[in-house]
Amino acid sequence: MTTEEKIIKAAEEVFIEQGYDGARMQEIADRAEINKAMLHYYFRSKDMLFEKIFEEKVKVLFPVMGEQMKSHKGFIDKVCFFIEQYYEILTKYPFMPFFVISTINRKDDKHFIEKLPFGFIKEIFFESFFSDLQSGKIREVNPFQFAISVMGMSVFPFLTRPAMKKLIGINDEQFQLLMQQRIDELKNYVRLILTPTNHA
Amino acid sequence: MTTEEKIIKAAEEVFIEQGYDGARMQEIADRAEINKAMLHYYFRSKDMLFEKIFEEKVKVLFPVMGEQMKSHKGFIDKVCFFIEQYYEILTKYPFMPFFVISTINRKDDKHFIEKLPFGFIKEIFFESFFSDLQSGKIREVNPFQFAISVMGMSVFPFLTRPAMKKLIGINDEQFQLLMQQRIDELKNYVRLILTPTNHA
DNA sequence: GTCTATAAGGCGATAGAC
DNA sequence: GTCTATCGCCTTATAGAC
Repeated sequence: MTTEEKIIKAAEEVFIEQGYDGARMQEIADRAEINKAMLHYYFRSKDMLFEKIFEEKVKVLFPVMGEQMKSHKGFIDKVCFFIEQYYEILTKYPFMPFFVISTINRKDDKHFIEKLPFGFIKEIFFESFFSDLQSGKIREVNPFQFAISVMGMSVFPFLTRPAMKKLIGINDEQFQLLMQQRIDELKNYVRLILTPTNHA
Repeated sequence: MTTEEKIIKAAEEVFIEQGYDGARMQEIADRAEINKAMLHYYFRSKDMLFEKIFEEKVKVLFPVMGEQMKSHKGFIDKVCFFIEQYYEILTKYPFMPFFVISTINRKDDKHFIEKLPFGFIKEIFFESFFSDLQSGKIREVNPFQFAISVMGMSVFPFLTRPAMKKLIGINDEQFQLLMQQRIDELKNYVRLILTPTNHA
């Protein structure tokens, strides 16, 4: 493992757990088991190191999801697949939602927003929505509000993880189990919302 | 307006917008139009000032909601009322979700979690749920997962507000309009999820 | 490339005059 | 109570030896 790789791994951990403001270069150096000066030798500044980490890590959030979603035919199937995939990723990186939220809420530095890979939503999500809507396979809802809702339901428990753990007294393992159960629950909600009522 | 009130007002703004780590005592003093030394004269330290603000402001999130919810009879009515009330509060304090989330995610300082007023949920929400479930008025879902979902759908757009504003190119006014429309959309989702299917 | 030492500035907090 | 001036620490960043 090269020094650069060690730095990136350590910086990921610290930035993701503590956000930009809370992160300390010293702590990154400690976790990478190198000297603090090396951080600047490789990445010049805290800002540039953060930029690097953000770009690399955010790609992870929406990996090949776009491609895979195309293979799921109906809109409901696509949404259910999204929920499944999302929980797999979030279980692996439970701090990511807070990392992204705290970054895009940072004052005077909104350029990070443009790095969020949301292209696949417009291309695949909305296209499929209107197609299934026309053929009567799904109920007419507001696709934009619906998309926010699905993301909100998926991400929210990970943002409130510390509170949930403390309030209902569970550990990481039990939290993970709850999230596993949550997948089917959310898929059920999606079907109940989108399946048209039978006008018999 | 007394000096203490001016400080509290300024501190609210700065802490809520920037979180604890991002907030600067100097900026709070500037906005209060007083001297930095006065902050320490009135509140001793940044920690103690933050504590004061958090306690006061978090109460606002769940004001008399508990009492008012009792007057709404059915579970679905209660949830719809919650959504309405929540959006009214969040429109007034759009930064609050990020403030709370960033606080409870702070390292080594989980005691803030205990100050969140969630008592009314257990008392009113769950009680009403099981009552309506038994009488067949609502479908059987997981009440815990459902509660998280409703909160997630409600809060999430406010957490991603900077991103939404930039990505779809809207201003504060237009965002507020979107959120106003969202109330009915969410209430509709709730009804679709909870209304039992007719087994005719 | 890697280290030690240190610069330079920002920040929370305090002393002390009024 | 309110101010100015300043302390002392922490943090990012760099200089310079090896």
